[in-house]
Amino acid sequence: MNIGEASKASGVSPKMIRYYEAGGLIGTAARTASGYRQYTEADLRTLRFVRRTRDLGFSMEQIAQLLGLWRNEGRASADVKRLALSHVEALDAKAAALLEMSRTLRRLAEVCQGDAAAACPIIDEFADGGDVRPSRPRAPDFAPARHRGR
Amino acid sequence: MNIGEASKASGVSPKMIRYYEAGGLIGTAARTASGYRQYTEADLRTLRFVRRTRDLGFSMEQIAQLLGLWRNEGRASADVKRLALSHVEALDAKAAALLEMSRTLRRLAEVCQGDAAAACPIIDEFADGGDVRPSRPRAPDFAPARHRGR
DNA sequence: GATGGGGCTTGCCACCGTGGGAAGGTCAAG
DNA sequence: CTTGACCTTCCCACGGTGGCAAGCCCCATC
Repeated sequence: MNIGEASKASGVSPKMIRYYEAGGLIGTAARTASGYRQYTEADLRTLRFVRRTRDLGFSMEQIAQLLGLWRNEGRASADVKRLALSHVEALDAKAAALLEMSRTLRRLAEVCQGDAAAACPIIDEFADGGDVRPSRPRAPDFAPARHRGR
Repeated sequence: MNIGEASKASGVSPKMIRYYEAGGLIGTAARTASGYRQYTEADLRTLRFVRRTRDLGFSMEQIAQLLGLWRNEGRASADVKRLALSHVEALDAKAAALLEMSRTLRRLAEVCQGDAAAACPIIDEFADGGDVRPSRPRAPDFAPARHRGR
C-alpha cells in the first residue's frame, strides 16, 4: 500500500506520516525498488493508534511512550493509567487557564456599552489595568517549548 | 531608557520587545547614536498594553487591532467589544475541546485497573478505537461512523 | 587610559505540529 | 509515448518564546 492509501485508511496526512517516521514515532516504512513507502495492515494499526492519541492531545513524546507500552506485553496498566491521568491534569490546567481568560474578558465586555461611543472599559483595562500581580510566570498554556533534552 | 529597563518595567522580555517591533506591533523605537533602543513612558504604556492582552490570549494580529482601537479616539466601543467577545468564543471553544479530551481520557482511565497486569482499556481504545463504555452493546458489523473529520 | 563585566546589537537555531510548494522520479491508463 | 496522478526529498512558513554567538558600547574601577 502506498502512502496515499495509508493516509486515507488511517486519517493521517502523508506529510505527517513521513514526519512521524522521521521523528521515530513509527518505524521506517518498507520501500519499493523505486523508493515508494509501502504500508501493511500492521502499519495502519500503528498509524490509527497515533491518530487517536493525537486527537486526545498527547504530545509526540508521550505517544512514543504509549506506543512502547502498547507493544510491551509485559507492561503494567498502572503505567498507562499514570500517563493518561497526568495528561488529563495537563488538559484540565490548560482549559482552566483558557476559561480564566475567557471569564476575565467576558466580565469586561459586560460593562462595555458596545455602542458608537469611544469610551470602553475593555480598552481602559488593557491600558491602565490591573498590573497588580507582579511578574507572575507568563501565560502558562502558551509556554515555550521547554527544550527538554533528548 | 534601555531595552532592559523597559523589559523590567513592562514585564516583556527584551527578546519579545524586539519581536513585537519587528512584527509591527509596537512602533520602531528611537535609537541612541550607537544604536541602543530608547524607550519612553509612552512606550512602556504600549508594552504593558501588549503584555496584558497577550496574557488574555489574544494573537498578535488581534493585539495590533486592539492597539489601533486604543489609539483611535474616534473608535466605537462596539468594535472593541466585538473583538473581545469573538475571542471569548474562541477561548471557550478551545477550552471545550480540551475538556472533551480530558473527559474521554478520564472515562477510559476510570475503567483501567492501574495495576501490574498488562490488560488496559486505555491502550485498547487507542489500538482498536473500541467502545469505551463496557455496559453499552457492541456496535454491529457495519461501520461505527466515528467521523472525526480531518 | 586600560581593563573587565554587563548591557546592547543582529542573526541564526530550536521547539511543536502542520501545511505549502518546488523539483524531480514513477507508475498506470489512454 | 504522453499525460496526470502519485511519490520522493528538501526548504519555508506559522505563533511565540528561548538560547547562543559574535561583535559593539558604556561605565566603573584600577
